Amino acid sequence: MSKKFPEYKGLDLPKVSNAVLKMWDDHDTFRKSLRSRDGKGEYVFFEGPPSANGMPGIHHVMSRAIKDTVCRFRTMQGYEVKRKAGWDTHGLPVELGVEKSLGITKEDIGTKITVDEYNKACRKDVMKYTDAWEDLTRHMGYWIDMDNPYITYDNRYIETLWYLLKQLYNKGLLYEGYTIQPFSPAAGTGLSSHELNMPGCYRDVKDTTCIALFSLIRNAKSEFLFKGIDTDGVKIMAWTTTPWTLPSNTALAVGPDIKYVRVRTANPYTSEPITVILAGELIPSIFPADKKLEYTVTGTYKGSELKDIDYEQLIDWVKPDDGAFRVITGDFVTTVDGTGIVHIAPTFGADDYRAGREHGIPPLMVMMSDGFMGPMVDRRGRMVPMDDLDQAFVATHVNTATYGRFAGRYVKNEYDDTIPEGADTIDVDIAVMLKQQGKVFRIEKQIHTYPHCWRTDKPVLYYPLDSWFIRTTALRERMIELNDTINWKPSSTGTGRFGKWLENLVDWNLSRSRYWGTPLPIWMTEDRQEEICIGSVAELKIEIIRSIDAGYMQRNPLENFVEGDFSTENYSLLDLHRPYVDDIVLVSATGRPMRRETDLIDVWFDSGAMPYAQAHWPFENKENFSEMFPADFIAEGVDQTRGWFFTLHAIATMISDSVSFKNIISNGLVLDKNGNKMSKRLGNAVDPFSALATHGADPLRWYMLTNAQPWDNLRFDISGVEEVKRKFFGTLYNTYSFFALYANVDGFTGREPQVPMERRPEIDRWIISLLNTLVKEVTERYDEYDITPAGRAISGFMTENLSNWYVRLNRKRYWGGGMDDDKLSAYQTLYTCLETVALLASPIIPFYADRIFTDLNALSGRYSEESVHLAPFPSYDKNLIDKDLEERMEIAQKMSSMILALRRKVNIRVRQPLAKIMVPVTDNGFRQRFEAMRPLILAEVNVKEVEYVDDTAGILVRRVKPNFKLLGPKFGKQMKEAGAAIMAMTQSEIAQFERDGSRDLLLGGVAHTVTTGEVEIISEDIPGWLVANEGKLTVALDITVTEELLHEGIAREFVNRIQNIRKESGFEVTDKIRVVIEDLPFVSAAVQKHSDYIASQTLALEVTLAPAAAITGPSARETDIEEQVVKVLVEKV
RNA sequence: AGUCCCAUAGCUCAGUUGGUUAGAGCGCUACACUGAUAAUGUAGAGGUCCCCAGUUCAACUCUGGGUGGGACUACCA
Repeated sequence: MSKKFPEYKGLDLPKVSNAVLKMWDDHDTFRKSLRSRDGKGEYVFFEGPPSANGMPGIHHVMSRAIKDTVCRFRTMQGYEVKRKAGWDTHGLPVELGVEKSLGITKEDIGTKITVDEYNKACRKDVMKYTDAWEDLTRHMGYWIDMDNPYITYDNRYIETLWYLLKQLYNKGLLYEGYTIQPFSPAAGTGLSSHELNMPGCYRDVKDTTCIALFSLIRNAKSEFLFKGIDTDGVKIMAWTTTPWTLPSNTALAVGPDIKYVRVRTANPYTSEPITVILAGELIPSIFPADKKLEYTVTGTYKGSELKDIDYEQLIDWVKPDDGAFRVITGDFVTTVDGTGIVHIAPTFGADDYRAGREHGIPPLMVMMSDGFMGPMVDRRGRMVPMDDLDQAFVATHVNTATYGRFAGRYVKNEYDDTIPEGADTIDVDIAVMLKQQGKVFRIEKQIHTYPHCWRTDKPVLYYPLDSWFIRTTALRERMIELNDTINWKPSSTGTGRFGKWLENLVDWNLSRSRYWGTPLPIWMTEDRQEEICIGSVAELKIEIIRSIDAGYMQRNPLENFVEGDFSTENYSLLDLHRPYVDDIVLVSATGRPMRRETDLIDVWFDSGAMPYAQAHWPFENKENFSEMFPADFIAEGVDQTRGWFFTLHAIATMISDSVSFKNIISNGLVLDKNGNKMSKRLGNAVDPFSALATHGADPLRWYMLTNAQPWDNLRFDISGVEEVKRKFFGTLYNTYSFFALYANVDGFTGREPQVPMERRPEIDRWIISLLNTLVKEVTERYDEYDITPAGRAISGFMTENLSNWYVRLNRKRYWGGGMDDDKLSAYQTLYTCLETVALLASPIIPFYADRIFTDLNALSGRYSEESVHLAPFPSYDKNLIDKDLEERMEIAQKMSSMILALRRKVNIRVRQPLAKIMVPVTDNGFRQRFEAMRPLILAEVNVKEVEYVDDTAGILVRRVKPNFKLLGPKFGKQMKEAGAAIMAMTQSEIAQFERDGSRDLLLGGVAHTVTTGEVEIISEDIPGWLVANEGKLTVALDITVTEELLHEGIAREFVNRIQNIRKESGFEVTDKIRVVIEDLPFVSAAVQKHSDYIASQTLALEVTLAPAAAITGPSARETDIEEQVVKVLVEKV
């Protein structure tokens, strides 16, 4: 054991980090921390798996700092906090990355490259940045078990997913359906919303739009609309930007509360008089003044009145099922553009599809030659060619005369490279056709934004696609109930963003038509009548055996798999990915072959199922699962609200009827210093590796966690990190260095018996009191997952109270020889503060805190633990908290600062002693408090005495201030008047008021009594004195410098100058010297009188005066005293 | 479009059930200190507390409506 506290030449935090990392490695500290103390048991934490195929960014440091801080804190509290790392390995970003690096597209998979090769590439690619991630994790000090991570592509992981899916299947929560999804005909694939949100996907395009006229059918329901018209029928106007969807129209939607009008006007193309219906609000946009269209409003209706009215099919190409061509109502209808009436084509719009379902409107479908029903546009983006239609269907449902000319046409010219640029689109042709038929009111080119496929650059269609869904809507109420029990930080994310999301929940579309992901474990017969959902590898093996018996498979790919053996070797004998699972053909109950649905599942299911899958539950860990679920705590960015947070919650609710996590911090984004989102493209992304290397992990963590609440967006500015380094770490370092320097000189070890608290000086008890207050506050804040205020409290204590006040005021106690109780108390007090700060701050700044802790502890041996992270979190002793003392010290601090300000005002330096200050005291309590602080204040401001002034002498100028909080409710509306009356009191009235304890105010002729308890009386001024006041405190300074004071001041100036010369000359602190000062009239008396004082302060054996001529040689200096040049000689003896 | 967050000094942020002089740090300017010195202190300048309306004796604080920035979800005639 070293005999001294280590001293350092400078603060090099990256170096500290590396040394501490090595120490952790050498001692296996992380693993040692994974245990439960004091019977505290488990504290469960879930790590959200990052995808290792992208480089980590600075925002990962943010969320991981939060996680690490909480986990370290709970560990110190005695909990066992297991932390299993995880990797998200499936999904689109991986596939896209691979396709890019291989230079292929999705269409090439299965042709240019086999699925097997492709998936092997994905498996390899997904871990390509693992090293970088592990490096970041290590260097930022994030403690997590990276040796045994869960990996979502692992067969055991997938097996749990299959088990969960089968549970859902058995509960009837997994079903097949179809929805309208973005689809790229050019790429032949559906697109995820993520793909649609890629930059540049939404582009302005010029499309042909038209306002179509739908003729109403006159019958009992619509008769009221026909009353009093003089035209041939009534038409509804509906606007569309995609005329190619008009042939698929099966309904029109109106807003139930929107006002509609009946208007008589003329068809601009045929001049035929017509009567039309549209939203009243939109008349100005449909009949703009400059177009000079005549129109007359002939009726007004509410949207709800138009419900269920029938109309004629606009374009008679294909006959739909019964129930089409009706007016329906929908909340989504607005009057911001168009006509206030929305054309509904359930096969080509999400809203349309939903509205159609709700109102029982059939979609317009055609039967293909293979017998399947489909939308009127095929997957290549063409109006289905005649030859592809079922001929019987054509005979009964298709108007070949009208449709023939359009069959086979692409709905967007971009889909066919042979169509010349600028050629008419089908939209134009349809519009022209309608014009000829008098069924259109206006045709216009219009620019609007439309999504494009990011890969082919061609427009996207909204298209009905088959999908498997999880019926999350069935559990909606339960999810909302359970969510109410979760402690969200910030709470608004839980009730707001997440709560609202749950309320508006739709079923979870699970299907992805990709290759690299968890396969859907459902096998079906070709006619889709029989199906099976597989829930484990063992089950699959049995089904394969049955299939072999039935002759559908030759050999069993799982033949060597041993059920119940969960070793890596056993699970390496198989691969549950495509294409292997696709090769498995199972046999149905009736003996027919069943093939797997080719879909993969949404990767969000992978990550949301991690509480189960990381444990390979229920195959393993079935008994102790309650120790692993649910999580006490998780944390990720707020962007995970609808991602990971939701899937965790949804799966836990459906599988376990439980929350998945009890406490959650959702942090905001990390923006650049100008508040812009960081992106590689803009070049404003901060590289976490260089930031860590330059500044060290601790300042980065401290900055990120204390600069702003984690859920506010952080404007990341590296100069903020530097500031933190200077301010907080610099102070901490300086304070430790100061301590170590003198402790080593004095041989203080920290093992000395503690000086009892009651025998320590007031100022020691004060800082100890503050320290205990700090421990209390920090513990409470950490407990509430409020890291930011905890860190700020530590920083405030450290810089303001400990360094700037306690150390500064007590420096002298550490100097000089010998070790008495006072000095020992000073050391012990400072030691305790440093040690406690290290413990409190260690969850946030694990490296430097451990360095300070181990440096202190190595000598003192106060803790048996070898690292701060293994030590128990400090507890506070409420007996050591003395609020009155804290208040007293506050008075002292304020008073000192006020007096120093006064000195500054009249330019009297602190070295110049002054005779006295005057302090008004009108109550005894204050006097006692001040008296206790008197020596401290006087020393700090270099004043010799204090005089208390009570008002008996009548020299204080006093002021009364109303206490609005007390008087407000009493006076109500008269408060303003009362306040003015109170403040208008004269000095004698105030004196009288104080003697009586109450006073009557006359307000509006009524007397009201005000007591002294309801006001604040302060002594504001002492006429003739230099006075400062702040709040209730007032102090006056006697600025008369007598000759005697001046001499003392001059003596001090000399001490200062001589000290400087000693230092410049490179003398040791212990060198003895000889001093000769030039004998000038204004210094001689001062020097003679105070020569002993000067000598004692500067370790001079003698201090003499001599004429200037005698002061020569290399040791002679000139210095300024009171703006005059004085020659001084300082020599070592 | 919906939901949510944010808006206080040049910058980053505090501001505790509404109470009358709105604070801190950084930066700037000036001064002081000089046995913590690659440190420290004091002071000064710097604010329409985003805007408007309401509630109230009293609004930075509460309510409503805007504006601006950001996020997520959705994408619609």
